[in-house]
Order: sequence, then structure tokens, then C-alpha cells
Amino acid sequence: MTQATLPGLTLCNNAMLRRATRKLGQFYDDVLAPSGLKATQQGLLYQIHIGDEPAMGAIAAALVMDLSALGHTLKPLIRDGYVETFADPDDRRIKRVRLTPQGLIKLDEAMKLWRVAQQRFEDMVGREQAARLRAALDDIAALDLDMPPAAT
Amino acid sequence: MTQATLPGLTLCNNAMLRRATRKLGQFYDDVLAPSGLKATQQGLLYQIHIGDEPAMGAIAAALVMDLSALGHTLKPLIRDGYVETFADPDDRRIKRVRLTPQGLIKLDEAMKLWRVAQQRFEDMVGREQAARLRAALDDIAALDLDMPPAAT
DNA sequence: TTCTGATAGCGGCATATGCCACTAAATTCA
DNA sequence: TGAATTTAGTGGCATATGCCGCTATCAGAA
Repeated sequence: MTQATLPGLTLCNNAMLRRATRKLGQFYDDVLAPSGLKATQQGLLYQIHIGDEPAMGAIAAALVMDLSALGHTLKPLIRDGYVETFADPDDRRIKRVRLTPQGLIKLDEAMKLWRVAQQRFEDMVGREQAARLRAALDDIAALDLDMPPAAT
Repeated sequence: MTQATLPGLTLCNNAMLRRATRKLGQFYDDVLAPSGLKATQQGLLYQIHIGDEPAMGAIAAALVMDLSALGHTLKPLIRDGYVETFADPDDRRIKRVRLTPQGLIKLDEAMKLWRVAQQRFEDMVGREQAARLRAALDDIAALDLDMPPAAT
């Protein structure tokens, strides 16, 4: 087995990112569990909250998320009455999103738990280190990784 | 709208991690597309390859992934004939995994593309910076984030 | 004004991931 | 040895995410 000399997947930026995301996601999810929300849902509610009745496209862009994926993710939140949508009167293609009163209450509840998770995590890795990490991740999300289509 | 003063979700370590993962995942997926594999699948095939017919539990542990999630993710790869499983003769609870010959060929093909993606990414953020990032992500994956059950 | 192209979302399909309940197999203990 | 416990996976259910093709709208050109 020559495999013994092959480098681990520790070298793959993408694999490491996914792995860390699984780990941290489980942690935040655990802490948020009492609220009944997943960390992704809490984050989405928050993103909607800090926006001014944002359009779906705007939310998707902010989260670097596929528009249809956002639509799917929104469904359980709409079903559970935390979020509602309405067509923009000036452009009926645009669907805007806002929290319902219950959604706002639920978000407050979840934010309390989020602070706990956030704090506990930063106690482990250090506030500075966490900030550096977030900055690096922000840079990645902002990268222009257009596929050079091997053209010309 | 007092929201204007609220901090963006840029402060959430978990949200930033997920966002960067979506971004990078799309990029690696795009580059890997000609192979027909997603980046997650390529990573999984590689992990299996570098192991010595690893048990599912061992793979899941290495990837910090839920065991049943691994089982689900493995299904398309088995269906497509890239991977096969077999019971460990010494402990029939354990199911070991290995690549099929076609799986090995497909992995080789995907690895070529992976190198392209990896290279292009590191050209953008810098080799050093990428290495630092991976190290930070590795630390996170290794964290002991057990929920203190608020117990005695 | 009508035809054409660009935008914003939706719905279907597929993979990624997790949790929970359940089964099978091995281990421990009385 | 036989019951209780632990370990390894499975299957079902639910969310997370993406891609593709389709529809409704809007904007700009003829």
C-alpha cells in the first residue's frame, strides 16, 4: 500500500472548509436546539431582520447562496409562520421577505442562544483568532473565482 | 428601522464558515464538473483511497461526519460503481469500504481537475495564506466542543 | 406598440448532512 | 453461559444547497 505516503485530504482547502463547517455547524445547532431552529435558520432570520424587507435575490447575494436554494430553505420558516413574503408593488417579479411577529420573537430567543455558542467558541479559539478567521472567510466569499473557460 | 445599526452576520463564525464553504464548494464543483464528480465525492473517494480499506466509522471520524450521513453520501458512489463495501471478517458489525478499479480511474481523473482548482485558488489567496487557513480549520475540526450540559 | 432579451422566482430532481429509532454483532459482567 | 451494555450501520424523515428548465415580468429596440 503506497497510500501510506499520500498526503491526507488536509491539503484540500475545500475539504477542510467543509469539515470545519460540519463541526461548527453541529456545535451551533446543538446550542440553538432549544429554540427549535437550526443555525442556518437563525442566520437566515437574522439576515432578513437586518435587511429592509429584502428581496430574495438580495438575500441570496448577501449569503452567497443560490436563489432557488434560498427559496427551499425559506419554506420551512414560512410554513412555521416565522417569515412571510409579498410581491414588490413596483416590480412584481420581485418577492420581498419579512419576519412575522412570531418570527421576531423566535429570532430573539435564538439570538440569546447564539450568543452562548459564539462566546463559547471564541473562548476556545480566542477572540482575535476568531476575528482573523472570519476575515479570511469573508475574503473567500468575496473572491472572483469565475471559471476562465479556457477560452482563446 | 433601527436595523441599520445592527451588526451584519459577518460576526457569526458559523455563518461565515458556511458562506465561504458555499462559495468555494461551487468553485471546486465547477472545476470538477467534467469528471462528473462533486467535490465532496472526490474528497470521499480520496479519503477511502488513502485508507487501508477503512471502516465506515473510521471514514466518518476522519471527516468529522455523521456516520449515517456518510452512508447516504456513499450510496451514489456505490450505485455508480466507484466504491464497494464488504463486511470485516473479524467483526461483522464493521463494514469496510474500498474503491473499485473504475473508482480508482475516476479518482485519478478527478484529482487532475482538483489540482487545477486547488492551484487556481491558491494563486488567488496565496499559498501561505491558504496553508494558514487550512491549519485554522483543522484546529476547529479538532476542537472539543462538548456541550457542557449545565450539569453539576 | 410589439417583439426580444434580461430578470426574479419556482418546481423538480439530486446530492449533502444530521438526528432518531432499530437491528445485528461483539463485549462485559454476574 | 446468559443477560445487559456497547458498538457499527441502516432506513426514514427533514433540512441545506445546487442545477436546469419554465414562467411571469420588466425593459429596451424596432
